[in-house]
Amino acid sequence: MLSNSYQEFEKLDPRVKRTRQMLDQAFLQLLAEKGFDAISVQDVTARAGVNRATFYAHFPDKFALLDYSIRESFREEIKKRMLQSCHFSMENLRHLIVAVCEFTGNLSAHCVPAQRQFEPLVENQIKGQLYEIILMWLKSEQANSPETSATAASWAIYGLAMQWNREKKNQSAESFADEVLPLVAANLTLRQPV
Amino acid sequence: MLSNSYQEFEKLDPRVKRTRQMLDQAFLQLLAEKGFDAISVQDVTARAGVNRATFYAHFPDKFALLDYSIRESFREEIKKRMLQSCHFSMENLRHLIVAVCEFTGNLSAHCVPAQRQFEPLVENQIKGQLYEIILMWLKSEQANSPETSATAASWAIYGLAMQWNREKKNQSAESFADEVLPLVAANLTLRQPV
DNA sequence: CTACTTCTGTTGCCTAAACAACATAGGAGC
DNA sequence: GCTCCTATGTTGTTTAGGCAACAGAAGTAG
Repeated sequence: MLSNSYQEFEKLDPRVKRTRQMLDQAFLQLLAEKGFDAISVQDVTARAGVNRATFYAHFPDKFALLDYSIRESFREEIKKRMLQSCHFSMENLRHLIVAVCEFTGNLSAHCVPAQRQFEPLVENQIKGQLYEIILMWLKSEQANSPETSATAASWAIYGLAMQWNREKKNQSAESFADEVLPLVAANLTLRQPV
Repeated sequence: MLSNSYQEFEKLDPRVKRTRQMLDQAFLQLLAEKGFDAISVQDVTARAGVNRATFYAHFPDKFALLDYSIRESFREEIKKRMLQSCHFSMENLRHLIVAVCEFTGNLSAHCVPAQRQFEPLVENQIKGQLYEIILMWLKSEQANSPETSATAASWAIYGLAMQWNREKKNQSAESFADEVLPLVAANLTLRQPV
């Protein structure tokens, strides 16, 4: 919520970015091969070509790496869809909804049911990321009580995406987003400041 | 001749291996895109995600990187063909001849004529690598005057590979190697010690 | 129970890489 | 001539990563 704000991510020490990326990549490989429970920290660091001690300089344990991995892959999804996530617009809000729909859709499609244990983690990471982005938008718009608006909107978006996944996969994510856009927007534009 | 002996390459600091590999890879990309003359050190380091000062900790200039790149790709070729290069056998000598034929063959096939300027560099690197390997073989066999034998053999192998490239590409590299194997072996087995 | 193994966190020391700053050298344009 | 711009090497300082060693936890075999 503090350490992973969007701007400061880019200008990180290249060595840090590289190391995390290598660990993440190795982790994903092993996840596909063995499943989470069978993975040891040693496995990951050996595969990544990184010292084991270095792992602990970045993550407290393999669960934190899992969290990180989920968060990063969702960020990638967002980055692909929003060229400029730094400001609030209906267009960007729509992109955000689509991104959540498709990301969660791909997850439930691609992943083995054994990895459904991670769903609460995914939910937390996605909602956290949504909250961060929306809060940033609202603050730069100088809205009042941006925190409560951001909370409401992030939960709403995730909930709607879940509903789409369960019931409306025949409808395209884009058209679904168009449909629910006013609903979500209502959370953000109700009270104008000044 | 000293610093790049085969054994000590593996147990290098992982950071060093990684950095050189990233520089090498970035260099090869840029080589394909722009050609050697248009490449600057800044290009390479930017592409590799490495600090420019770090480049100079590894290579005096981009020419040295070119040399390194040639040497490493030849080593890769050898590694693919010889599971155990650490001892002298007719089988390994044959593999070595085949490796030189195919490596130089691929080069002249794949590379644009603009990059023919590098041929003397390639020749030097290959002969240097051959010399190193053969010398190591002869020393562990306790041959006498191994240096002169290694010199003769490495030059002979390279010359034969060039001839194969010019005149005998219809013949397979393997059968050509079989044909010239006794010739080359004569350089190595003439004088037995003790 | 003990002995053996493997993984986990953690530490202190050393080295490689990042970074910023500098002086220098060579075009390109005017 | 001049300035502007860009690439080259080089340096001193800071920071991240490698490494070896440790104690502890958990499992397994005898």
